[in-house]
Amino acid sequence: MGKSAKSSLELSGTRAVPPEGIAEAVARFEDFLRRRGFKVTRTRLWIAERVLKFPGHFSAADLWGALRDHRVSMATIYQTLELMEQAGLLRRCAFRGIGARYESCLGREHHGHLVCRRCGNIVEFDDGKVEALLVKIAGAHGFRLEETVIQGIGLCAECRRTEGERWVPR
Amino acid sequence: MGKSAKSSLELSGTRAVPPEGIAEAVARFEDFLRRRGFKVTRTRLWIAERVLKFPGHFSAADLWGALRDHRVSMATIYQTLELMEQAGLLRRCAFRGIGARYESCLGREHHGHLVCRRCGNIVEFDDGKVEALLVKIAGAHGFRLEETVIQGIGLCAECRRTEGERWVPR
DNA sequence: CTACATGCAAAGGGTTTGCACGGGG
DNA sequence: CCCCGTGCAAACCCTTTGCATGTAG
Repeated sequence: MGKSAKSSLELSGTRAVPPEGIAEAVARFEDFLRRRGFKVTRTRLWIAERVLKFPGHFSAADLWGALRDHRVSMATIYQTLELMEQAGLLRRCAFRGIGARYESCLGREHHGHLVCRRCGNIVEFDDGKVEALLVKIAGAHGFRLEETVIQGIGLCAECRRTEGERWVPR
Repeated sequence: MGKSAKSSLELSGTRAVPPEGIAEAVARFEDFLRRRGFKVTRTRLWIAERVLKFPGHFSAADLWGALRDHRVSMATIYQTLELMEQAGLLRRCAFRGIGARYESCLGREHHGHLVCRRCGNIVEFDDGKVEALLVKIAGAHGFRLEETVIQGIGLCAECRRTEGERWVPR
């Protein structure tokens, strides 16, 4: 599942971000780096720019592949993804069975994911109300909420029909 | 963080399950195994019983440690955890940074987790309303919802005060 | 008796680290 | 110039797999 689904993580509701949006976000990233005392390197900017161009979810390996002309190492990829996450430009999502996936925060309000456990596809949904509830709950527990993970695991419409053949291919 | 937090995954809202509840659940597991054509082995019953005794979250390694007298292998642990999950007696939870954690479904209605990204502690909260919303959303997308993941990541009350020392210890 | 379950050890995949070189401030 | 950032490869952790033996049905 993991392997074949890797490149088929299609989403509903993804949208490309216009170039000016990307440029602005990269500038924000530079800003973040300087303010934190990190160096602004060409590698980091390559990565940031490429990350922001992904319309949907991507893996570290996807990003590495998309940057192969620049011969960026995985170590650097992961380090920079972490920085971008701290800068608030990126979200990391963990889905069952597959490795971490990332998504740019650009042009994406908070949303949840419906993950099909059979075909691996991910459908995004608007979760304004869900998140509002979470904020209230977190507050009641003295928690400062920084990030929410809202997922529904199950079968997508398509897989519901062809289901029952096997539950896990082992 | 992972290592030192591993044994401090204390929860609010955990509760031990009375023996009769455990016995009944083990019986349900046996039933599940037979109906699916799996064999009812003593190893599987040891594991099931021990799993159901955990009051909170535990890792595969925790379970292995708790069963060391029985010399159960990790391979079997993982296989049986998967079976228990299919039997609906167990939930697997993925939290950022640490490996998978499991929790028995016994005596636990659906709930969400507030995870402190600093100390690793997990606070459970009742998420009846959140889940109801998710069910509606999933339905609207043609999804059959089988499981929900509802997490808030942030700082717990305690860490909010002592925060700002380091954001990541590396 | 037969096929599935088990323990052991070894492999696997994604992520992180150690090291010496290169480049930003 | 000095130190951080980088690529490379090796290490790492958790989880899964292959194989010979054990055991439920």
